[in-house]
Amino acid sequence: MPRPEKRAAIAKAALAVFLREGYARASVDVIAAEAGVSKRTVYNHYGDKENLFLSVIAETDEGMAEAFTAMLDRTLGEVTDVEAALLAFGREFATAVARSPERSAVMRLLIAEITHFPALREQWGGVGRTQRALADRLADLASRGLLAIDDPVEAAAHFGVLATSMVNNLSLYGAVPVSDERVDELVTGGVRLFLRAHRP
Amino acid sequence: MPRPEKRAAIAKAALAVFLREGYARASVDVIAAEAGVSKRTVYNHYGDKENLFLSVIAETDEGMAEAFTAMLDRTLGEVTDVEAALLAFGREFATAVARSPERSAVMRLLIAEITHFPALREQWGGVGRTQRALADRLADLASRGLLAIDDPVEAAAHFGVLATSMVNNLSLYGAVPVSDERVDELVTGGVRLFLRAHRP
DNA sequence: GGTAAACTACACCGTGTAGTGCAAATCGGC
DNA sequence: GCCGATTTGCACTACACGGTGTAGTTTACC
Repeated sequence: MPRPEKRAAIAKAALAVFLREGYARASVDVIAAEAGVSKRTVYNHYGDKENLFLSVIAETDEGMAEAFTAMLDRTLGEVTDVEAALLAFGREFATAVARSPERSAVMRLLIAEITHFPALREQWGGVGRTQRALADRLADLASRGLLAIDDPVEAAAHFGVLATSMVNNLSLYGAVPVSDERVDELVTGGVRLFLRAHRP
Repeated sequence: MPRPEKRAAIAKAALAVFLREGYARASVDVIAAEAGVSKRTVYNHYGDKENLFLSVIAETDEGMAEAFTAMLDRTLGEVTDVEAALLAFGREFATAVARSPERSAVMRLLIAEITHFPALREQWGGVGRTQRALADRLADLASRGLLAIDDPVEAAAHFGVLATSMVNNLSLYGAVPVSDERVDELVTGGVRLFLRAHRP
């Protein structure tokens, strides 16, 4: 029966180190030190480095998906002004992506390591669910006559891309600094394009 | 005076190994072996691993930028049917991104390593130039009344994102296989959205 | 065919790292 | 306060890798 608080400390430190260094550069000794735990304990809890990595990433992805749907409810729960609501959502979405060092670092790590760890593909598939949640919201807005949408799933993909991808491209997923104003411009421009194409 | 053919062989092998393994996992011994060259020769030509990496990436980026502008001229050189031309360009653009293993692997590598090598930022900045080339083309189409565009630079960013980012998101920059049909659907849908928003 | 420069083969050093083993210290629950 | 499980500290193995030194071989060029 391992001690859960130790396990949590290890997970937290491991995530930080993996995000900072990448898988190959991250050393288990450093993780153990940063967790305030002996290296032996790390191995007792997680077996080996690969399993530690995959476990930590899986937990993080889950948390991010939950945070996303929560944000979706918050900003698109009750909509009267479509433009304002979608702009608010887009801004928060992009900010979560561009301004949360953890979130963008997870994306970078996923992109970097997915060819080395096929198991990561399943994690990534989970993003599809979040996009379907957005699609449902958009379909709802369409059925109320606030938007003109044929295919809600496609529209959700378009919206996601217009709200976040320009920022991600510019900042390479948060690795290159981009000013708040620039982020806001890019998001606003993208959402406006979406609205222009889907006005009823 | 080093032998240029050796240098080229090293560069080619190094690129292949870095793209396949990432920087940290790539070993100079393997690169030398794959180049059919002694390890000592690698060091005589490139000094150290970091310099080898940065040199090879720089050359590759340059080649990719050239290929992009060439493709731009080919598909958007003389346009009569805007929709057909933009669809053709979008398809070729996305195919180059999604179907060329090298191109997408370079993107993945860039994203993975940019936090470790600040020098890579300059390479990435070069992409801005390609976007401006596209902006010029779009501005031309707008001045001929074929498109309604206020800000050509912004429009170019939107187009690029709509044509490629959905494919990149789905495939994580080529790491996860996506069918040709799916790629075509995603690109077509994105370009159609662009056209709907910018019809004169 | 000779000469200088480039290349090869190989041994070698230092270092960093994944993972293990084990006795002693520590801690939670009774 | 006792007992069993967990954790610790540390030593240790095995190995891979970046980088160097060198003596000898190949190559380009005159």
